[in-house]
Parts: sequence; structure tokens; C-alpha cells
Amino acid sequence: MYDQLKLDNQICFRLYTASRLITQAYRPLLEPLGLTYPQYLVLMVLWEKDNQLVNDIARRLLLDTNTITPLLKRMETQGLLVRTHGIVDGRQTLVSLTRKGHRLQEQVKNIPSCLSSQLAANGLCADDATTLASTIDRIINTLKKQ
Amino acid sequence: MYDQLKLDNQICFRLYTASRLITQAYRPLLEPLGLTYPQYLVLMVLWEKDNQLVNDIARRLLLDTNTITPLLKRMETQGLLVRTHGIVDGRQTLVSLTRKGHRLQEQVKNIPSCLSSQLAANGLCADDATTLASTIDRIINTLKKQ
DNA sequence: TGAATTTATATCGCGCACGATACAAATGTT
DNA sequence: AACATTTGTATCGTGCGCGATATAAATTCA
Repeated sequence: MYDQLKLDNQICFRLYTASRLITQAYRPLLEPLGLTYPQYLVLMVLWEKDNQLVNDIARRLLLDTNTITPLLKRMETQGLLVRTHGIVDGRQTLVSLTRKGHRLQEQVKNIPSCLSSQLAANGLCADDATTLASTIDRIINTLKKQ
Repeated sequence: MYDQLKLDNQICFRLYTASRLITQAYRPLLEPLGLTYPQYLVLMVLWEKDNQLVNDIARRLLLDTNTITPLLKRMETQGLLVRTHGIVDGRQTLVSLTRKGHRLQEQVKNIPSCLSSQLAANGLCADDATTLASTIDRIINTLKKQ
């Protein structure tokens, strides 16, 4: 058997697994608020800057509209945001937070520290996290271009 | 706005994005073989050790049977593996590679190096990869226990 | 101006992930 | 032996991701 095909030698399997496990760690914190992790990401984008186009949000999350559109629709149904159809440009859809969407920010503000303390528990110190972040950023930037 | 809620400060968003982008990088390499990335993972598990129970595979990949079962069924339909129903224990399902499943190993053996050279292109050297791997392993081991 | 092209978003289909549930075989217990 | 519990796998429903396609509005260009 080829060494390079061993699961333990795969960076990608690690990223894939870590991503799933962290999302699972978020679940009990987000579910009481009726949020999924991707929906939480959309909210973070809109909290940084409200009233963005579908494409702006998609680009920020490195996703495509075919993922974002149904997600936004579900969030609109939940009353977290409103989608306004083309004012200037008839093709565009503007996404704006509702009061409910704004208020959620208060309720989730402690979730990040809650998670980082979970990770710190078994040895991911702040320095490691910084190094990790910059390494992953290099990976993301490399692949983004292609 | 709370600093800790900025997207750029989220390790999880990085892992989530990197995982997706690397899976996308695998796609053009795996698709000609009719494989998805999770299916490729299952094959790696079986190449390491053939004839494993559904649960063995699931545990190795840190997934659950409700994800694995339909995936294995699709792979059985493709003729990559066979699922044998309970010999010793009537509840168990044994998963075994077919000749076709075995042979695929030859065809994918260069994929890992193909990917790591893509990543090396913009500055992920072997050392960085090793550090990254061990950091992510710590994260995975921390979350696995919970 | 009219036709071709581009752009912004939406729709469709499929394959994961995963919580919840089902179910039958095995095991334990009285 | 009869019943309860555990275990191994499967099924169901929902929400992503994403390739492919559609569609309508805007832009370019002949």
C-alpha cells in the first residue's frame, strides 16, 4: 500500500474532520437560537456591514449564490433578514437585517470565547491559534486563486 | 460590533473554508474516476485494511452510520465494494473491496503529491504542513472526547 | 436601435452530514 | 424461558455545498 494514501498522512482529512467537529461544537450553542453554523456566518457578515448584495455575502464567505440563496430564504422566513429586490439594478437582491437579526448579536457574543476555551482546554494556546490561522490563510489564498 | 464576532477572527470559518477549497481542488482529480471526496476517504480506509465492518469505517472517519450507509450503498452500486450481511453476528455488515475497488488505488496514487505541490506553490512547505497537522490533531482530539 | 454578451440571482438535482427514529439481532437479567 | 437492555445498521427528514442550467436585467457593440 502506498504511504501517501494513508489517512494519517492527509492534511485534507484533518481539515475536513476538524471543520466538522468544530461545527458540531457550535451546534448546542446555536441551536437554541434556531441557527445553523452557515446561517451564523451570514449574520456575522451582515453585522460587520448591513445591507449587502447576495453576491457580496457570497464572496465574503467564498460560497456561491446557489448555496446562499436558499439559505437566505430560510433566514428570511425566520424573520432574521429581508431581501429587497433590485432598486438601482433590477437584477440585484439587497439583504438587510431585521431588528430580530440585529438583536441576535447580543445573544451570541459569548459563543466565540466559549469555543476557544473548549479548544484551550486540551492545549491550543493563543500562539498556536495565531500560527494556525496564518497557515490556513496561506492555504486558502493559494486555492482561492485557482 | 463585537470584535470576537468578526469573521476574520474565527478559526472555525478558516477550517470550514479551507476544507471546502481543498475538497474542490480534489474534485477534478477524483471526478474522472467517478469518486467524491468522502468516497475516496472510504477507499483509503479499506486500502489500509480490507473487510471492515460499517462501524469500523465510520469510527475511522469519525462519521456515523447514517452518513456512511448510503455512501457505501452508492459505492456498491458502482461496483467498488461489496456489503456482506452478518456472518458471525447477524447485525453486522462487512464491507469488502472488489477487484475494481482495489485497482483504483493504482489510479489515485499520484493525487496526494499533486495536491501537495499545488499547496507548496504558494508557500506551504513541508515543515509548515507538519506543524499544521499536529495542531489540527490536537483540536480533533480535544473535540473527539466531548 | 437591435442583437450579442455579460452580470446578478435563482432553480434543480445529487451527495453528503447529522439529529431522530426504527428495527432486528445479541446480550443480560430475573 | 421471558423480558429488558444494548448493539449494529438502516431509514427519514432537513440543511447545506456545488455543478449545471435558467432567466431576466444591464451592458456592449455592430
